[in-house]
Amino acid sequence: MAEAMVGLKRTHRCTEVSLADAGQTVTVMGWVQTRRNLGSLIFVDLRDRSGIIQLVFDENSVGKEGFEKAYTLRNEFVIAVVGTVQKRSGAVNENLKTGEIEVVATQLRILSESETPPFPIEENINTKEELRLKYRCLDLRRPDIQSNIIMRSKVATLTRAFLANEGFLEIETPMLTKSTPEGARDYLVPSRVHPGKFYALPQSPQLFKQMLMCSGYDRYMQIARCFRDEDLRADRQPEFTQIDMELSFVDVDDVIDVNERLLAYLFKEVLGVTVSLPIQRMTWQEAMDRFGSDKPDLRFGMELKDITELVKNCGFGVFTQAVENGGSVRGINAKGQGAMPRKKIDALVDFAKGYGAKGLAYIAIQDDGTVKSSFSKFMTEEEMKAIIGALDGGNGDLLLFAADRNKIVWSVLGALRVELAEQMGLLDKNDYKFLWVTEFPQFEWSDEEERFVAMHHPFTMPMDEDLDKLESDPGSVRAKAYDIVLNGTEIGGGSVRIHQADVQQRMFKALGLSPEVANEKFGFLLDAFKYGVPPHAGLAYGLDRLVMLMAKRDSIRDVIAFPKVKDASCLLTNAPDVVDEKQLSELSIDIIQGN
RNA sequence: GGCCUGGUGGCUCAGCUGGUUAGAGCGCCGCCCUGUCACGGCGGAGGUCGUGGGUUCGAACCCCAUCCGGGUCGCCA
Repeated sequence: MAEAMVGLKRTHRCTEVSLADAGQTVTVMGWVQTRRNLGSLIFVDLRDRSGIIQLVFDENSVGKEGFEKAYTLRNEFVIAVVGTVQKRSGAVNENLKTGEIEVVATQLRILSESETPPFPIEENINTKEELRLKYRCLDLRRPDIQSNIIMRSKVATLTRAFLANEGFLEIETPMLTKSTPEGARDYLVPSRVHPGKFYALPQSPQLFKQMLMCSGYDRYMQIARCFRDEDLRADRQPEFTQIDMELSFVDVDDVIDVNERLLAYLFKEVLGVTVSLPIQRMTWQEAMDRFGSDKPDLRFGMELKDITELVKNCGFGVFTQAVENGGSVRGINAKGQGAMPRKKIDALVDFAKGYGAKGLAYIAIQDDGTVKSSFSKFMTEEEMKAIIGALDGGNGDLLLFAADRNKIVWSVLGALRVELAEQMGLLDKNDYKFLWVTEFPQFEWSDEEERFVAMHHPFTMPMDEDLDKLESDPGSVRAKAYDIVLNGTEIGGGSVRIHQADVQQRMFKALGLSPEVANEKFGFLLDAFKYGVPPHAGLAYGLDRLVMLMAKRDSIRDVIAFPKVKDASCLLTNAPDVVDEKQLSELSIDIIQGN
């Protein structure tokens, strides 16, 4: 039966008790991790968020009634124990922080009983995520998840402290706001007072933080929840958290400076890892050419090599056609993979097809120097030699080539490079390689919409030297936009914003937004810009991704207390769910019954 | 929306080419045990094989549909 804790007060968390307390009376409370019942002696491991301490129940100390009660203890019972700290008379447990001591119970109260949990409450379990999320309350008790959630709290606290010290103000922006065109799908919230009208949940505080700069707050920060109604991934949730900031009277270097000091501070304080500054920078063009990705993983090499010039006149139609269509032929060298069996190479070809490749050409150099290749019969010996030379191919190497439009070649080889690194065990989670990627293209051509769309967002400032190409050659305009990349994951991004009305008008025009539409959607910002707007720039981190990498996890669900599953539903609460007619009619919503 | 992958006692899994009563480890329950910490010993319970339909003398296994997870492409300014 559950008992009250009246009259008892916890004196220590489990691992706050130490040898220095030997002989003292302490009161500890927590969950029963395990019990080891030896008959007339019972050991219990007591767990709280700090860790585990061993309790000893002996009839001589705890009394007959207390001992009988101890007999009934089961996993996950919540108990309170008053007892005496003593140095263990048995062996020391070196796996526990409190392994030298134990608490000899003199009083036991069962504060709450527990059914047997559906999966073990311990580290590194194999239990399916489906079950863990359904019983998230229990999953969150597990020490590895607890340490992630605690780390996340620490990162948030340290970020606030650091930025406050740098003169940032923490200011909240609305959750109920206006739907914006461009970008991700919005989550909509129907208005009761305005039938047929909707709020949108923010995809980011973007426009509001720019307004705050207009209002003179100078440096703003917020740990902000954001919402995007798009399909999920291991590193994407429909609601996620940004460390968001905006600064006035700054340019690219100022934003980078404060942010790399913030990152260095966080990694030092949380992980004890030294980030040497300045962090390496690379233009978007260089990142694509060398790594086939705008978020290159620099923990390993395997860089792309352009062999277009070598093969543009060769006898292999796949290569020459790609070149004729304005594309390129590039390759990577998977060192030491030359003996890869045909089956595995075929799997790589299938992998490449998933990224739009029509195929994948290869040269497998055996250990004895003989060559197996999918296209050598079309090439002269000299051409083969030149290609192998260009990729620095040696005995035992596997060379893989993609030929297509640049965009596809980059995407295929960029993905292949990471896949091979994974297979080759080159990705060490303890190795942190940061990179700033700068000078992103201002626009990206959308085949679907048949127009240029903003690669970052429509308020991003073009680079000064590209400003006059906004109308004549939009495809070549570079933006004052930057991403911060860690181990192949984009953990943040930002830009210098446009603060001149005329440039903003030209930008909307280039994006095919009429003045009317622009005014309707962003009028409040454009109006604000009429009354004196400072040059400003900002950046936002994905807090979930940052903590995921710091915690060495593969999924952000492991660093979010209550995440959603792949179809954006919540297995714990069963959201989203139907609502009753009354709610709907108040909101003037008619549900069309489907099925 | 596409592709790949999984669903078998509470948990993790095995289950061959379709063939007796679907197995194992852990957990759980009971009894015994005073120095355990992966406690130990003895005994025991527990399974509509995700769901529905079909093929077959016979289905965990083959076919169709469907539900629930995971990865990924598209998508994510």
